Amino acid sequence: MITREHEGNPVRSLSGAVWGFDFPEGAPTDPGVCPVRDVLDRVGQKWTLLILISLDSGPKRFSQLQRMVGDISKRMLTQTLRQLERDGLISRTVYPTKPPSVEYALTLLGESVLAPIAQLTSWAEDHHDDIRQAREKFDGLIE
Amino acid sequence: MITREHEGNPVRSLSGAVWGFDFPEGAPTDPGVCPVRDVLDRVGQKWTLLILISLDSGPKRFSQLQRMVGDISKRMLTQTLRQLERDGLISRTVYPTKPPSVEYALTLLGESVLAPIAQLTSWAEDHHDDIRQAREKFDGLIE
DNA sequence: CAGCATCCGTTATGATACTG
DNA sequence: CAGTATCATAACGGATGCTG
Repeated sequence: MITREHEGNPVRSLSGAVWGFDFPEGAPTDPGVCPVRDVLDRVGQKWTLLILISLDSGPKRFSQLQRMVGDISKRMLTQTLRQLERDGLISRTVYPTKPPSVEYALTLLGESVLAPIAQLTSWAEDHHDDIRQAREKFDGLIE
Repeated sequence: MITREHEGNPVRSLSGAVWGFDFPEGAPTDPGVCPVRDVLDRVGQKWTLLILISLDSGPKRFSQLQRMVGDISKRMLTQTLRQLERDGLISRTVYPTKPPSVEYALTLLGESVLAPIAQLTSWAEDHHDDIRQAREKFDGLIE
C-alpha cells in the first residue's frame, strides 16, 4: 500500500481501481509504512539490481560477486547484501573453512522479484531511443 | 543495455539470454551510457512515481499536483517534472492567462511505462507480508 | 500561479586501513 | 576470504524568500 497513517487528514483516493491500492493525501512515501516504497527504493539503489541479476545464474561467493558486479566497493557490496538478506530476497551461507567462504543465493522470493524487474528493464530497452531523442530535443530547446 | 565503455577491459556476458542484454565487467551502472540505469534511477526517486500515477487520471496543473502528491515542496515538484518532461514522459503546456496556468499530462511514452511499473508495485503488494516477516526474523536474530 | 535561487542538513557512496 | 571501522565527499531533499 502506498499509504501513510496521518491522523485527522482528509483522505482522497486516486485511481484505486486501476492501481489496486488507495493513494491518500499526506506523505504516501513514508518508508516503514509503505512496502511498495521500500521495494521501489531498493530498485533505485545503485547496486541492488546488479547483484540480484548476478545471482540469477546461481549462488556466488562474496569476492565472486565483487568481480562480477565490477567496481563496487566491499563496503557497498556488504551493505547491499545485508539489505537483500534482511528483506528475504537472498540467503547467506557460511562455510567454516579456513579461510572462510560465504555463499549468497537467491531465495524463492528473490527469484520472483526478477520477473517484474525484467518487465521494467525490458521497457527501458525498448524505449531508450525514444528517451534519448526526447532529451536531445529538450536540451536543444533550452540553450 | 547495462553496459559501460571501459576500454581495454575484459567483457564477460552474464545471463544475456535471459536478460536480453549483455552485462560486462566494468561499472555497468554508469548513467548516460545505460538507459536502463536511467529508468531505474527515476523509479527509485522519491516523487517520480507519485507524479506519474497522479497524472494517470488526466492532465493536472502545477498546484493541483502539489496538493495531490501531498507534502512535496515546490522545488522537488519542479525538479521532478522537468526530468520527466526531458525524458519525454510528460508534456508541459503553458496557458498565457493571468496569472499563468501550466498543464502537465502523460505522453504516450509516459502512459506506456505505467504498465511495467504496475507489475512491480503489484509484486510489492503481493509480497510485502513476506518481506515484513523476513525483516522481523532477521532483526530478531541479530540482537 | 508557477516557478527559480539560495542556504543547509541528511543520506548515499567511495577510499582506505585494519581484523578473525 | 570476508568482512568491519573510519573518514571524506557528493548527491539528495527540504525550507525560505523572490519574481514575472
